[in-house]
Amino acid sequence: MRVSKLFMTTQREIPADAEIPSHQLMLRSGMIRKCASGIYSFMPIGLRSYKKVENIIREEMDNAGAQELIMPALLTAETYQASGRWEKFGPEMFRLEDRGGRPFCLGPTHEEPFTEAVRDTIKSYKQLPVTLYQIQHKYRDEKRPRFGVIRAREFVMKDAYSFDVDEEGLDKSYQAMYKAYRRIFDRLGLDYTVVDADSGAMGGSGSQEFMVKSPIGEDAICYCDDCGYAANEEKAQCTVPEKDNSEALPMEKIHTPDVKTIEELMAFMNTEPSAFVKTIIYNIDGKIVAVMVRGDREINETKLTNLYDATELTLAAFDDVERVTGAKVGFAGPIGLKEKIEVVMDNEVSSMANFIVGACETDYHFKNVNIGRDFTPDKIADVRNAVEGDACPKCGKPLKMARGTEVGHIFKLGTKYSDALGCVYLDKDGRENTMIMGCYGIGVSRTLAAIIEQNHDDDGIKWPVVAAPYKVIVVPTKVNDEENMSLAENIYNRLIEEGVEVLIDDRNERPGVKFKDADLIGIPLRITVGRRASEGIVEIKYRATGETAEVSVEEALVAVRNLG
RNA sequence: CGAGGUGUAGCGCAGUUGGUAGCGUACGUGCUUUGGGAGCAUGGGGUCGCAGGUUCGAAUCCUGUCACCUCGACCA
Repeated sequence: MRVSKLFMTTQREIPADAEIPSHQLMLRSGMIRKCASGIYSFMPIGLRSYKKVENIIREEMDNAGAQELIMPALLTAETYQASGRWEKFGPEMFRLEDRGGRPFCLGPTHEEPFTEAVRDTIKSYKQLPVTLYQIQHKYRDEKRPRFGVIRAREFVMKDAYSFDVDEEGLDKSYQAMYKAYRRIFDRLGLDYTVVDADSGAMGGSGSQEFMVKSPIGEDAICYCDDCGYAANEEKAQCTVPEKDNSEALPMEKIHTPDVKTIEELMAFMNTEPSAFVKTIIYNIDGKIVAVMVRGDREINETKLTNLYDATELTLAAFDDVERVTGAKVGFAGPIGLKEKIEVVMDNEVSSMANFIVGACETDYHFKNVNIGRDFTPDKIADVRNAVEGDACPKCGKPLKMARGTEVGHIFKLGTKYSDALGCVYLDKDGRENTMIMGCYGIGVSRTLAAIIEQNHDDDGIKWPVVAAPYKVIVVPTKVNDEENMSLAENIYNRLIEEGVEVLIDDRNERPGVKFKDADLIGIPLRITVGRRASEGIVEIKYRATGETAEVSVEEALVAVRNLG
């Protein structure tokens, strides 16, 4: 390809609304253009890199025995109604109507249509197992799209679904996907961690996330250096500490005027935040619930959502808090609630004794509160975030924390969807059984951004060879010099004959401009045809290392072949 | 959803007390340049987000609306 003909424009300046390197560089290098918040078009060189990633995924999925197909992105409401997800997805789903007013949506994920397709196609155990996948645009009306294609509203996802006769079969299908995923991310040269994810309310027996380590990652990961345990912060289990068997002291009501925050309360009472239990009032699908965690902990809304199998979970409005507690915000507690609401207590609190809570009365707290004697919670569950230093749920050693971006997720689904949609098969004995499912996703466009996050410098992208839009760029420094230009053309043509993806920067620009652009778009190897063109000597420069050498044309061609 | 902010040329930004729009860059042309985003000259490109209103006159003031961005989703 000739750069003079390439549909591309690079930008010298950093676009004002891009925060992170991958987003800035994708815009500056002309890979993508924004159409609306969280919606991007891919321009030719962006698409080429995107396709590299897509093809690696496709190859490894095919190698693992999965079969590719493609489902509609535009789906009827009925598709999601049988599983209950038409309601459950809530405002994240892009919904629309056809001319007859019939409800449709743009698919956010495709368990249902795949399950239907298998249900309608497969009748016998002889046809199982089967793993199907597609690489397709997905639509989610994110609350807050950000970081370019990392959190977008339209994005490309590879989603796969396995169907097996039993758990043992599911284990095999799942392992095949696990191995395929490792090969994919290994081939892409990503620095990633596989993290155990709790399968939560979805049931099933396992789930793992592939996290690319990155300081700008949206997910926090907990991990244990000792036993190798690793989990998403949202999913990391918190162990129940040893019970505090201190003798229960008499409960006291304490006047705490103008003490609103934990800090003020601790200063006032001269105690640690861990001696306090805060009670937070939530609105869970319209139901008001009180949630109790230790004063220095964070409530994990994912765990709470799973506990209630909820769709919408928000902090309760101030009005609700004041009505339910009969006090100003800041004095909620489990004792003396004015309305009968459910009280959820975190596991950790169950081992505490003689703690402090809000008194459900403005300017008062209770001291020396004890479970059972002073109040009884309706539910006891793990509803807090794990923190650095927590005991590892596997080996008990202290956990560490890091950040990452989720690029892949594999999940043993079980029979949630096959049950709901009647996806069954006949076994050897002619009996009907429900298929056991797994689902496996990779964010393709997001992976592309993750590669850039891990492969860039101040000058631009440093594409790994496998994901580069072109492997080589030939840069003649003087296009008006016949000797210079004809040597460059010669090298260009020979590389094309060898089937190498190559650019020639035939623009009548100054060398500096061409070098800057080559660096920005991140072509792995540059062949500069310059001063010593008449001697048949060119310069090669590797983008990744900055290494340069003056070599003969033949040696340059060898360097290209060795790129891999 | 809450709070704040911004909408003016492809991109980055100015625009004063209201008087009919500018700078840098990018783009076109010419000449000089040619190994790390050149210089000079010249030119094209804007319903100032949109809709109302005030005014002789609005990018500027008022109202509404839309879009986009950031922070927060959290401690009771």
